[in-house]
Amino acid sequence: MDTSRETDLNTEQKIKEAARKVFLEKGFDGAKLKHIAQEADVNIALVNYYFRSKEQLYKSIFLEAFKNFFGTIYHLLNDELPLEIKIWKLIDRYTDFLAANPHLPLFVLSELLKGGGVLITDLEMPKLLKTSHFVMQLREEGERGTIRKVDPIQVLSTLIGTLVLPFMAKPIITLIADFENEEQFRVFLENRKTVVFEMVMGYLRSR
Amino acid sequence: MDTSRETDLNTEQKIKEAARKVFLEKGFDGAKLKHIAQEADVNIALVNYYFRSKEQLYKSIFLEAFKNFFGTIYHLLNDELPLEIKIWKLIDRYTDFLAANPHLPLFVLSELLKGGGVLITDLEMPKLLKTSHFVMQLREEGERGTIRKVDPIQVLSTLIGTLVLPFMAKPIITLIADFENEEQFRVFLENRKTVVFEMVMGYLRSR
DNA sequence: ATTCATTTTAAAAAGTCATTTAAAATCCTT
DNA sequence: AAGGATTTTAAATGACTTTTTAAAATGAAT
Repeated sequence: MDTSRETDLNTEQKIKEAARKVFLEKGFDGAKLKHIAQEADVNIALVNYYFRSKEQLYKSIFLEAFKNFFGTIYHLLNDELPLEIKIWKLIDRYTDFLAANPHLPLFVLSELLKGGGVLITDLEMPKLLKTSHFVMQLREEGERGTIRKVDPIQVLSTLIGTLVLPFMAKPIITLIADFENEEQFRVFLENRKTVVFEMVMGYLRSR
Repeated sequence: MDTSRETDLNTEQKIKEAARKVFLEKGFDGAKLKHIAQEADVNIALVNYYFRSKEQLYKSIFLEAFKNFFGTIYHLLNDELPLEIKIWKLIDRYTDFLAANPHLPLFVLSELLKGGGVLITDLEMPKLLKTSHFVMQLREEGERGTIRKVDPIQVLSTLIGTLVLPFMAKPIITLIADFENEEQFRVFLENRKTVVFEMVMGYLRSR
């Protein structure tokens, strides 16, 4: 019986996990096969043996990250709940999700903006957002006058932007706010949930 | 007499402008001296002749970008204006500033997070934000009850996050919103100004 | 135990990139 | 126009990376 998690994984999985870590931290160009192989504790040639090329390995990691990033939002947006509760849940869960995957936003956005590898037009996930339950809900309640009439894209941008920024700007926030340990940053994130919630709900309810 | 702007510049300036463009678009690792030299229409060896090394050239570009990014915020935050007017001006001007420098946020944040080159602790600019007129103003008016008591870092994060996101996520927003030309994105940005303004002011005034 | 497929390794090969070199071209001063 | 400094170029260098190769190790099936 083997108790360590490392050795449970087969070589292919080990390499993929190592690649995920290195690519997410350094991006395609910054990541070297040497780093990935070291991280996986494996011979460099094995990376190509299992994945044919750096590019192919990268693509599988990127697509996975991309789906994870938007899939999580999509899932939360389609939860059939009253607007206010759904917004709270989105803020709460997505913050926790990002805390567990802090490199995801910057990786996905910066690699997308460089546009080197994957064609953005092939990526179905983001398109689905505009037919999500949440967007319909904003429209309907806007019509009914329960909330202000809004452009759903603006609301989505605001939500995602406010939730995602702390992770992309962590070094700067830490500097400005004089955080001295991880705990203080964690508290900041926890407070952030209510700030964002009150701000967005206040906006929707006003008028 | 020479009417074109290109040829007015001396070689060193030409290289620096080319480097700014390429580094901002591709980051340190993605940018190759070949690209920079091509963009500047110059022999590769000249880049090293004028700047000694890729690293040194990069550092001068990064620091300039960093100061530009935070300097612009800092300047706007220290404008001695009533809170509401200042917030509007910040949103309006910073959006226009970013529209003219759309790669700046992702470049600065992602290069900072990788942490390769410049030490973040050496960068004075962000520290200044917490002693800015704006932050003092938030505190004072919070005490006086003119606005809600807030954590200034939360407000700053929200403002910067909401303003900066459209530029970092432009490909995705374009996809979700079905923008078919630049003009539609421009309109989105213009509308965004009032959305952000109303949201932030609503939050500060509530309670 | 032998055979065969799979996995792993070390080393070579091929390619890319930043940097250096030395010669050539240009410019400026006299 | 000649001389000397500055700028520019093509080519070489050397370090590093990805990919390929072929042999070695491992493991499973007979």
